[in-house]
Amino acid sequence: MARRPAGTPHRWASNEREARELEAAWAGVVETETARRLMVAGVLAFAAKGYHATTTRDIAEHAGLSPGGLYVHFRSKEELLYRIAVLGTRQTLERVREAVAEAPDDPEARLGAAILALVERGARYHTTSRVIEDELRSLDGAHRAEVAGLRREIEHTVRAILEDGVRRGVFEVADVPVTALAALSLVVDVARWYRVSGRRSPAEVGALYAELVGRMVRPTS
Amino acid sequence: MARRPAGTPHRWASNEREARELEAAWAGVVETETARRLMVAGVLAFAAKGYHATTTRDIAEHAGLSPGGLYVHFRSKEELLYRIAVLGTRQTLERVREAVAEAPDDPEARLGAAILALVERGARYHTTSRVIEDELRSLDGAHRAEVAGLRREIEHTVRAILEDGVRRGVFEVADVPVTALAALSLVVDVARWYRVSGRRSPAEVGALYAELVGRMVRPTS
DNA sequence: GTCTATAGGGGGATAGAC
DNA sequence: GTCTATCCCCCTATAGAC
Repeated sequence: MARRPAGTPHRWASNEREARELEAAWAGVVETETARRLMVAGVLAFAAKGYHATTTRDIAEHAGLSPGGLYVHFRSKEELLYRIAVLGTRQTLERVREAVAEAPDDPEARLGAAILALVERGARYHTTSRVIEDELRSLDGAHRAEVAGLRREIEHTVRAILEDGVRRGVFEVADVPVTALAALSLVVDVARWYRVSGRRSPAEVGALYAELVGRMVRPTS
Repeated sequence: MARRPAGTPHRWASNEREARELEAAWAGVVETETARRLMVAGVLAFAAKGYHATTTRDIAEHAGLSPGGLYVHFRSKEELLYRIAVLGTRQTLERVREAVAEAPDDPEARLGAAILALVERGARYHTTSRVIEDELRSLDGAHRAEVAGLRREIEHTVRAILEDGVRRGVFEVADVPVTALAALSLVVDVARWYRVSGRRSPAEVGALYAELVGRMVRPTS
């Protein structure tokens, strides 16, 4: 696959687990195997050095291609980033919608399900999540707007649950938009600090965070 | 000061208020006026385009210098970023310590004071805070380690308050380290979404956030 | 679809005059 | 301390053979 001589340690070995999970999550969604491999290589490289500090040679080499090989599959480096960002964000949106739809029709249960799903994903795919978060600004105007739109849908999903809970009288919230932002801050920032080597699994952090957010909105009596 | 022809709109006009506040906050701390102007220009440029996408020519021009003028005051572009990051982070640490020391000896009051101070600062200096947050990885190893050490001291300050509250029985927390991280996530992420044009002042967001964090740790009973 | 080779532009940092 | 001029490397993207 890659053209490194056997035994050469992989530059981004610490993320091999996430790379494998990405390969699985993106199989059948990205058009060719090589394009998918380039996108995974892009995630690892952007995470390690940032988009602008990463060269197309880095990415191509990691995917086992020659320097120019990337351009058969993507128009530009920016398009590669765009494809990563839009796919990752769309899958997150789908996941949170699914989690909410599967939960009982109850604001507390739905909020917990949404937070759990978002945190679990942010921890399990922390490398990908962080790249998308950090490199949104590196996207072209139209591409950035598209990804920002998907993010707003995620935000809207959470805010709608809060509004529903307030309306039904089961949540007590001083400022719904700010509280929704706060809940999303918790979720987003997991990708920054989460380490696979830490004490808590993604599901455990998700459960802890669902409880923290629950406390933020429950009536204090 | 700057050498733009009169009437030319400033490229980063939306941050002029923060630029002025930075000039004041960094007066007397940075050795020369020109070095300070370069650091402020660096903050604005890095915020707009990111560290790697910003050229030393951009920064120098904005500070009213010729292309090479930066190198009289800083050894490299990286050193300029380092000076920004270490100064901004140290001032944040000093501010939160001061706020905690001034609060009564009571975990709830101290936690509220710490969160209020951190959020207020993150909102008021959101451009600077965000640059430091986003560009930590662009620092050299030793520089990054130094700034990370200062950040850990901030984190430690918050965690110590949580531990104290649990010890005294006034806080009820399932996992102190994770809760401390969550509190800091809220604080850090304010810099990402805060807009001067928004409905809430830095102090108002600070008060709302202090209440949210208070709810996260107060006994539920 | 992949390769090798290279065009073409940009930008960090320095040299040397004032 | 600031300027102008420029070195020199690197990197994105393309051309053209296989």
